[in-house]
Amino acid sequence: MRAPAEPPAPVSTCAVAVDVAAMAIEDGHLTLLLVEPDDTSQVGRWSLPGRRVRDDESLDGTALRALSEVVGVHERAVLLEQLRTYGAPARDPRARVVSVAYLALAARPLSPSLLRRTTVVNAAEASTWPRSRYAYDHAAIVDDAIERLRAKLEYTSLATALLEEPFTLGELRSVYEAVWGMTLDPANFRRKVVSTPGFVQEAQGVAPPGPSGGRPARRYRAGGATRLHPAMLRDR
Amino acid sequence: MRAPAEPPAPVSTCAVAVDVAAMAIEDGHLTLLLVEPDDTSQVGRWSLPGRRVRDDESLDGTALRALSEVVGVHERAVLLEQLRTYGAPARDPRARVVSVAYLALAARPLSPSLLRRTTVVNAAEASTWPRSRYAYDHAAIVDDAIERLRAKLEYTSLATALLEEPFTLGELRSVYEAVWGMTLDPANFRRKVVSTPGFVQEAQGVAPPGPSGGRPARRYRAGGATRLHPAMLRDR
DNA sequence: TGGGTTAGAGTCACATTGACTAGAACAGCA
DNA sequence: TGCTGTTCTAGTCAATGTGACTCTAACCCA
Repeated sequence: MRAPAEPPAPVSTCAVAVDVAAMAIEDGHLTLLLVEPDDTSQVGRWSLPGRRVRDDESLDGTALRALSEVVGVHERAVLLEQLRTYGAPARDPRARVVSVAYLALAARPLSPSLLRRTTVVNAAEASTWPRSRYAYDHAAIVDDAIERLRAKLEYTSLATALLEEPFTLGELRSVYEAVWGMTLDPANFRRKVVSTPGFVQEAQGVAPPGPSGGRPARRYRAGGATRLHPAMLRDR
Repeated sequence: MRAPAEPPAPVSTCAVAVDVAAMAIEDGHLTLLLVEPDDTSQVGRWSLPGRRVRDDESLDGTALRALSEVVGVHERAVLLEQLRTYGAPARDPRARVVSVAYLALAARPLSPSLLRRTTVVNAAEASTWPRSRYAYDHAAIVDDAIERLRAKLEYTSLATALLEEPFTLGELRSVYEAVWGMTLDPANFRRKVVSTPGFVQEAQGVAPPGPSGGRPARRYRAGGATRLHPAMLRDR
């Protein structure tokens, strides 16, 4: 298409922010951290923790700051990954804000900060909420974050980021079950994981059984691979 | 990690831009469109076509404008998809610019505009260039764009966006071969494509053979599916 | 000691895949 | 017209991967 003759449009600078969808596994469920926005036009709604990008700060740095200011997780146990960028002109009623959304995966349950009104909710339930319970377009960001995580569990080793090392294959399986919302056959799961090169490697010792008993499980830690070949495909 | 006490840092607004990696198939090769930047600090380098985001413009809108101003492709034959956002503080020496990169897939070979110095290059070769041949961090964007396209060909129907409809399965196969840089068995490729629900649907008539002869091929068009189940996996 | 539970190894039928063969339907040429 | 070369399309077959399942090991608790 030929470029039409355009009127001279003003090119302004817009605010750039980072919003973080922080997720973790807790009691066999995928959980999501939400905060109460300090924007008075958004009372009664929940939002993702977010911060404006500072002058000499990388986007990853802003994401880490947004996360560490609101949640008491240890930095090393969190994997940050850029999700996508949301920039609809009217997504923030106050001003034009372009927001780079991040996915943050914590190895331990999320412990909300006391400095701010926060809540940790079941992610699967949160994605069924009416959009009006979210501030701005954060309902869409939450949906995209969950969908991205579900998809990436198939062909990357992202699931190991949701566990502390060392872990058992039963714990790794429970991550998949929590994120995908389905049960998986333990024996077949084990066969696939150990036969996928670089997914996990054996660690020392065994883990004691849970309160319901059972044989002690071998310990594993993440292998070097980030992409899985073959992938851990779920069929629908 | 606890948030450390931070000095009051100035929160400025930064410029937001969109850069587009426009790709197409030409003579069995994946090609990429590059332009000469008008930034005098970047002489002798190539960059992706980009534009600043305007006040009341969506990011997708900016991407479409960046593309249509520089290339003579018909708007309807281009698929735009957000790639990721690049925001390192010093990525542009003139000012802080956060750039949202887009992938643009054209169904027809790219025809550079006469309004600006542009070039169409072999994408596989372009990813081997020294980074100094690119302006800013555009070498990284090009790498990411090609890698994303290669990956998405596996589990989405994106390949059909690189073809005009109707197309033959031989043409579809040549898209995969061009992007992946490998040859595929025609019979096995056909079996996988037609057995993947929603990938393609039969169209009317047949396509005449090429100059080297051969049996006429059935025509197909894209099916409704965007995600492929099962995926078109390549093994390495 | 026995029943319940989880880990881990193994079996078997079935589906998918890669490599390959073969025929169909064209072009070009002698 | 016959021959060769090409591409498309349909098969075959062996190897591999997968889902469902069984079985044993090793723990818990009562």
